[in-house]
Amino acid sequence: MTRQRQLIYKIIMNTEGHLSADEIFSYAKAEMPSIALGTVYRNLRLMVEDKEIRQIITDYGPDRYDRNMIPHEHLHCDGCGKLVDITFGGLKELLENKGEIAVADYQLNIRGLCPVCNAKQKKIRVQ
Amino acid sequence: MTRQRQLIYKIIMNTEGHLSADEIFSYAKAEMPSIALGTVYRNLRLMVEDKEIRQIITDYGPDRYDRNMIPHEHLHCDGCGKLVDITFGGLKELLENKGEIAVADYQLNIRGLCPVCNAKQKKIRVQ
DNA sequence: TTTAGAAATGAGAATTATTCCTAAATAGGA
DNA sequence: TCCTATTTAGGAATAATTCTCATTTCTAAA
Repeated sequence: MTRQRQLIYKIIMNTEGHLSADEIFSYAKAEMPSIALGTVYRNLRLMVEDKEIRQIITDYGPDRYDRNMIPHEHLHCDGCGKLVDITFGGLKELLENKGEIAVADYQLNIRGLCPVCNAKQKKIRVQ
Repeated sequence: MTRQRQLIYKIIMNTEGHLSADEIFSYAKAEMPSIALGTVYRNLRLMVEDKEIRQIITDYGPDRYDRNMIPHEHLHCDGCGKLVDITFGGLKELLENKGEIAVADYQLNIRGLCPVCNAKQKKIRVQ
């Protein structure tokens, strides 16, 4: 546990959203100007391996890192553009039973409308 | 519809598995040595946009391209290392109902054991 | 404390995957 | 056939990430 790693960990834990390596690097540099981007990447990888944080791969930019280790899904909203957490329990068990497979981990990325934008859309349709 | 695009399309349609852009480029080059990698990438993007083929993003290498447009999931097997198709119908509707969202598209990547390796594993445990 | 060895860092080069640029080639309709 | 808009080949550029390695920092034994 180096000062660098502590700082990176703290930044992720104090942030609600989903940070990219570069964003984490920027925040870290503000507190420790000497920190290197490679150090951020290396520690992020180690933290993901140690299951301290979660890595979110997307099809529209850099990977993002999430403090929330509870299995959950990610929705990239076409309405507001945000990357939104969707909690949807029991998916692992559902997959294992239906697919006759063993699930070590999974990642579900949805593109569509988040609850807020979806509600707005329905309203518009009804009007 | 250029000769290049026809060739790329044919390669994907004649292949069961999941090809990377580079693999497609290799196969295409065998038939048309002058073809360029950029042409492969451009046409793959266009085909994905036109929903002729499906793009699979993964966390362990380049994107892969799949002729199978029926919604299905991908399992990266820890046992045999293969990228396996898992058919698991009705997930879109399940997500929309439970999450109060609109699903335009989704991608579910599972890491674990495929049906074959999972069956083997169970056998070992029982013995 | 020193000090030896191990581990981690900083800085930047290297790699990987992909997209962009541009002059030349080509498709396909008149 | 001719014209023009589109596409291509080839290579440069970009973005994200990993690697390399000399230097620094940590650890724990002397």
